[in-house]
This record gives sequence, C-alpha cells and structure tokens, in this order.
Amino acid sequence: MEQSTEEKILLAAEEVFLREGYDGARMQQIADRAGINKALLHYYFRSKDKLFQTIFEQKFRTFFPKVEGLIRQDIPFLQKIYLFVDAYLKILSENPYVPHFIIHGIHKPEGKAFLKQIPPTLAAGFVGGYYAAQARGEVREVQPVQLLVSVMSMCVFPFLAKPIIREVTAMDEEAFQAFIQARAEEVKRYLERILLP
Amino acid sequence: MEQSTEEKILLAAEEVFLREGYDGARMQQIADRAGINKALLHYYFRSKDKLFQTIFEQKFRTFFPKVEGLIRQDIPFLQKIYLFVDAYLKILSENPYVPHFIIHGIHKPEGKAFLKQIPPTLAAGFVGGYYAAQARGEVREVQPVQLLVSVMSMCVFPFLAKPIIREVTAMDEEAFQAFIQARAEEVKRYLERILLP
DNA sequence: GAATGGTTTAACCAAATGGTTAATTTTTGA
DNA sequence: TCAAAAATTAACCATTTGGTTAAACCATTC
Repeated sequence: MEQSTEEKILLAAEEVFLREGYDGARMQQIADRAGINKALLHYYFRSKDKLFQTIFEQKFRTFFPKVEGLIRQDIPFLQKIYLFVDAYLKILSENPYVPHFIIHGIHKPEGKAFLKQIPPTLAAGFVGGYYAAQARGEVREVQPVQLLVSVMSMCVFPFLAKPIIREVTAMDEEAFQAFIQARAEEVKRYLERILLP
Repeated sequence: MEQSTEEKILLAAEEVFLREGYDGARMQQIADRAGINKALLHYYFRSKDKLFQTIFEQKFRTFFPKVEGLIRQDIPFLQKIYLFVDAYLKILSENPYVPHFIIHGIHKPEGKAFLKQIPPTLAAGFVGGYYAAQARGEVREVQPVQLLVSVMSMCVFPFLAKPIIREVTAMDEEAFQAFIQARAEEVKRYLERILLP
C-alpha cells in the first residue's frame, strides 16, 4: 500500500498549508510531516511557491465546484439552488478548512493569479437561470448577483467563522457538525421564502 | 499637526498587519512605513506579538460592534435587524479589510485568545429578541442561531470574497462599492420575506 | 558486477528576521 | 543652565528560513 514520495509530500503540504497559510507554513514542517529530508521537497517541487501553487490549484477546484451538470438540468430554478446548497454544504463539510485557505490565498499575490481560473459557468449560469425563471413567473424579482453572493455567503461563511460561532454559542465540535447538518434545510427554507411568489 | 510616534507606529502597523496578516507582516516594513527606526518599534511595543495584539484588539471591536443600544430599543425585532444590517454594512464599508484580518487572525494562536472578548450581548440579545418577537406572533418560526449566522454571513462575506466577486462579475472598484451600497436594501428585503408571517 | 540514472540525505549557505545594545540626540524640569 | 530622563538611531546578534551541493544510496540493466 505504500504511498509514493510525491504523494506523501502533497498530503503533508496540504495539511500544513491549509492550517498555516503560505507565510505561516515552513518547508521543514512539511518535510517532517512527510517523513523525508527537506532537500527532497525541492527535488520534487522546485520551490515553496511551486509547491503552494500545486496545493492551491487543487483546493481551488473544491471551492468552485463544477456546476455545469446542475445548470443544464430541466428543473425549476429554485430546485437547482436547492441541489447546489445541498451539494456545496456537503463538499465544504468534508473540506472545512478550504474556505479559509482560499479566501486567505486570494488576498495574496501567490493566489491572485488563480482568480482567472474560476469557472465562468457558476455566475453566468446562475444569473441566466434566474432571468429565465423570472420570465416564466417562477420567482420573484431580486438582484441575481446579490442573490448568488447571498447563497454563497450562507454556505461558506459558517466555515470561515467557525471558531467565533463555536465560542459565541458554546457549541462543542459535535454540536457544530449538527449545526452545519441542519443548515442546508434552513437555508433552503430562506431561499424558498425569498424567491417563491 | 504632527502625530506622536506611537500614533505613527499604530497606523503603520494597522496597514501592514491588515494587508499581510501576522506571519506576512515584517517589523522592518512597519518601521519604514512609520518613518522610524526598527529599534523604536521595540521601544514602544516590546515585541511583534504585543504590537499585533494591540492592533487585533482594536480591529476586533470594529468587527463585533456594540449592539446593546440596539437591543434595548422598543421596536419590532425585524426593525432591529434592519438597523443592525444598515449599521454593520456601513462599518464594514469603512473598514473593508477588517473581516479578512479578523477571520484569519481567529484561526491562529495569536488571535484565538481574543475569542473570549466577543460581547455576549450580540448572540444572546439576538436569540432573546427573536423568541420574544416570536411569542408576540411578530415573526415566523426559524432557528435563531441559524438566522444570526445568516445575517452575519450576508453582511461580512462580500468583503471576504471581494476579489472573487469582482473577478467573476467583472466589477471595477466603483461597481463593487455600488454593489455593497445596494446590498443593505436587498438583504433587508430577504430578511423581511424570511421573517414576516 | 559494474555502469547508469533516478532518489535521498547530511551538511552547508546566504539572506532575512525579530530582537538587543550601547551610544547619541532631544526634551524636560529644577 | 545643566543634568537627568526620554526618544531615537546605527550597528549587531542569534536564529530561522528557503534553497543548494556534493556525496551516498539504490534499483535497473547491459
């Protein structure tokens, strides 16, 4: 079952970068965690920057899931949003540190370059889908971009603010999991009230 | 009129820490920006940690505004939320980098200690206010903690995701300002639909 | 079994970084 | 006016950090 050295490095780098961010991460720390010599890191990935970019790109895809399949389905707009909320909260639950990692990275030069890689389908598909639904009288009038940002907000923010939420509401880890679990239904209820005529 | 050296340092430290975070910030950079010698930083604030904590505490108060006045007012629950959304979006507009700074800081040991300083009035007051309103038949049934997190999400997240939002929607800086400007009304409309019977 | 080429390591290096020291300049107040 | 105190600086220092080098290790193959 042995992992290749490259896999061990990527796994270790993922852990460290996600926890510490680019500046906080140490090459030595990654090497230790991978159980290898520090020089070997530079043998596989030439520099800290290169290694970071590899991880960042990988996590970027988690944060901006592909939604083409969703968009193309012939179901009501609200149903599409429901499916997105369910799927996205699930993905985030399985990758709870990704939001902080991406949001932090996006504010740094190392991450800024990746912004261009965001699949345009997400925003364009959402806005297009909204207007089509609106023409059918399926949904009330809102600003679609504001709505999209709101949906993303309600899904992503809890993971960013997790330490705050846990402190303020005195949740233990288990309670927080339950909170996230319950969130999908609650958010969908909000969206129904916001959107249905 | 001239600023005191201490003021110059705090201003410079604020700029650098907000932009770079704890790990990314350099004492030399702060000294340069303040137009002083690096040793003088340590003369006024013993260590990077101490200086950071001073800034963090200050920004913390911006991120968790005092809401006692709001809570005590004898107005409908929804009106209180409206006032909060208006006031909070305004504060954040004037301090657009604070959310990222706080969220990032809160994930690091240097910032974790500050979690205890969050004014309990925010959460407790919100939940209490909700149940009182609910007993009066003023609002529909929701999970108050979920609602609080949602309100915070919709206000804060746009500032965290600003680079992403701008890229995806091709907004320039001015357009983004207008987007934030319009957001208060939009969010309040959502909350009305969510809460009013 | 030696040549070969990829893999791994120990030792090293230069630059950067937070922090200190000792001396100098400026301010204060008696 | 002048000495004590506060503010400021240049020069250092020890440690950390990303990165390199040269040698050793190891599997393959001819």
